[in-house]
Amino acid sequence: MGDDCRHTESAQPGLEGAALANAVAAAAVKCERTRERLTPPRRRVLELLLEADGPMKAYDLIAAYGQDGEPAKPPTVYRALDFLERLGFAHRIESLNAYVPCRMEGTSHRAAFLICECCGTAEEFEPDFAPQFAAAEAAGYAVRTVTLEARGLCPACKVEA
Amino acid sequence: MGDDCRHTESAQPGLEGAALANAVAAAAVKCERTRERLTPPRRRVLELLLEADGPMKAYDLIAAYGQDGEPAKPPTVYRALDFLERLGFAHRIESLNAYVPCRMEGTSHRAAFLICECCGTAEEFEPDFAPQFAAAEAAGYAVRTVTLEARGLCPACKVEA
DNA sequence: GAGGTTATGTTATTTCATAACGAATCATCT
DNA sequence: AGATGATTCGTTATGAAATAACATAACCTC
Repeated sequence: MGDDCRHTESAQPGLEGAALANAVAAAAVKCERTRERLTPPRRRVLELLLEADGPMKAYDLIAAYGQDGEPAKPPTVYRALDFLERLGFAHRIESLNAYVPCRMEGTSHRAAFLICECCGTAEEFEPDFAPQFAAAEAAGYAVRTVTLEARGLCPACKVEA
Repeated sequence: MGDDCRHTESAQPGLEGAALANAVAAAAVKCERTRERLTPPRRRVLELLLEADGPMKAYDLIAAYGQDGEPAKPPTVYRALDFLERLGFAHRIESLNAYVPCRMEGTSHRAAFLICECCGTAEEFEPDFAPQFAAAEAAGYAVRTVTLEARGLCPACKVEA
């Protein structure tokens, strides 16, 4: 996926410069409010996710971690990802084994994605699960988290195909 | 998950004896109709999935593969799983890295699961995605497959907690 | 039965993720 | 300040999940 795609520009360019700094600063503020610590490794992994043009694999993050080219050790990145997911700053996309920064400001813990099988972008959207799970909850289930990943073609790749 | 669960009986016992044989035979019939081949390794992996009390990991299947206790080689099982998924006889649960036999007779390729974080069972249900993706398709997306996995507590474990 | 297609067996490797443990940092209380 | 407990981090090592590559065998059909 993304390999046979003729696009040169990303459908979802990463943040740079001031926009990146603002996004990181916003996360730092949120952390302060909840007494959570945005430590250097956590901040660094968040930066990498925000800079990226699409979902990042864990070992991509590991390789890109050091500004000097030195990779991180796997636990460093996985721990940071756990933290970022816990606070809602990042999401794991199960069907890609990859991670994206959260792009839905201040919403619930429910993440849903439209994943383009051509260009590899993953667009987050806000699902409405109420009708889906009314039946389940009526049957006695207690739903805690939901993973919804739809795969197909984004508008740009669909036109191209 | 499933580790801290005090249940002794499975919420979803696997098939045995005649029921198992019937299920496998039904799959064989479907294969014949579409000129697909339910070869020995494919049949064996399907049996293992049907016998199981819950989602099976790939390496559980590998270990259980030989009736004599001999494990399979990984590609044997992964290829069989690809086949079973392609024909709709099995589903992969992304958030567990595990596989279940399809329990929804003759339905679409849409699978959705309610996964109990206590006892580990995964109940398949038939979701209605139309409302979810009307907006996406209106925006130009071509949705091809959907993965929906809800995690929480099943009725039995919820009562117990 | 020749030739193309599909499936299998086998070896090795790659990719993804976590266990375990000691050292460092931070918050809090006295 | 110093003791205490909780988090976080760095590091080594290992475990778990999945695939690459290629040779062999079985199947179809002409």
